[in-house]
Amino acid sequence: MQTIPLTELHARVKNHLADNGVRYTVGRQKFIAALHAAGGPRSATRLHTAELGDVPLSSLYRTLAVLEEVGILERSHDGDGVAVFELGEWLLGHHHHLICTACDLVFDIDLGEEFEDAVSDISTKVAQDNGYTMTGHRLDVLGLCADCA
Amino acid sequence: MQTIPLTELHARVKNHLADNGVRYTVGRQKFIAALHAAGGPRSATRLHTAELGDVPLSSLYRTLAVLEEVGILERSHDGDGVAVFELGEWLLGHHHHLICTACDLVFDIDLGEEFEDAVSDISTKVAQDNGYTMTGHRLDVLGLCADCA
DNA sequence: GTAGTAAATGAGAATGACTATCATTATATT
DNA sequence: AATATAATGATAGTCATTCTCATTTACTAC
Repeated sequence: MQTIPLTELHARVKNHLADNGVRYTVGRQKFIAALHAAGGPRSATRLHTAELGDVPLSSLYRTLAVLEEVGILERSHDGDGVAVFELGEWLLGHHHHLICTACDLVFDIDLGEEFEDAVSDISTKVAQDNGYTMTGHRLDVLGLCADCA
Repeated sequence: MQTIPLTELHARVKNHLADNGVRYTVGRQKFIAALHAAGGPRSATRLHTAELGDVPLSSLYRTLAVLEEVGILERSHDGDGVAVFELGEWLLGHHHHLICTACDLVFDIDLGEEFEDAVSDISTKVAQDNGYTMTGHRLDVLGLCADCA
């Protein structure tokens, strides 16, 4: 996975928020920096206890909602159904997840062009065969990480 | 997706529970029948309001937990993080999900041998490349169903 | 079949993630 | 600097889910 530099990330987020009439406040900047440093999907609780201890949970949840609303963040769910957030694909690049079934560690992965095309083609065809219009796909590879194996 | 006849399902569940020293009580039989009829993943709340209105929620949740514990059920989560359950793959066959992003309808799909092998191979390789031992994979095809398109 | 034992059930309270409300504060524009 | 609008923080509320415990049901041994 390529990593977008924090400075560029701030610039892109700021622009995008401006386009949507949303302010890029100090709190939101701190949040984006924390998520950038995290390097993977994070839950509100984890961000709160780890990186953003001084930010009230109500504010954190609102930040999450606002940034998801405009497309900066994408929400998914961990093995317990708890919401986790990461930067949108247009900021982070299209990728998939490698999930350790023992410790729940999630690792962002890039399939590479060949594999990505294959998965994309399969998804399109399968959707068509069932009368759906394909708009996206999500491949979770489940396994055991080096530590848990 | 092939559909296992209810009678055979009952027999297999009964056997499997017996192997695990768990009783196949009337309540559990009613639950299995309801889920079989449902034909897709269902949340506790939905099962409770739709098919199993007379079963107390506490009992329903316990049934869910017990059956998941022994591998009869598999848990996943809908777009809001609410837990949904369906019969395990060894009962239902390996399959993937076609998800309508508009109405959240989930459709079980079989990729077919060729596509299934391709996805499986890709998952194995990608896991290896990142130091994981692959144990499974999950492909969600996102799209719009015929009604929502 | 009955007694004894272990498991299953049901009602209700408790937990934890998340959302809504609203007064206060910060930010941008003139 | 003055005004208007959006953002924040504290708190209370909601909803899915789990826990507890007393009661009931189902196997097992006799």
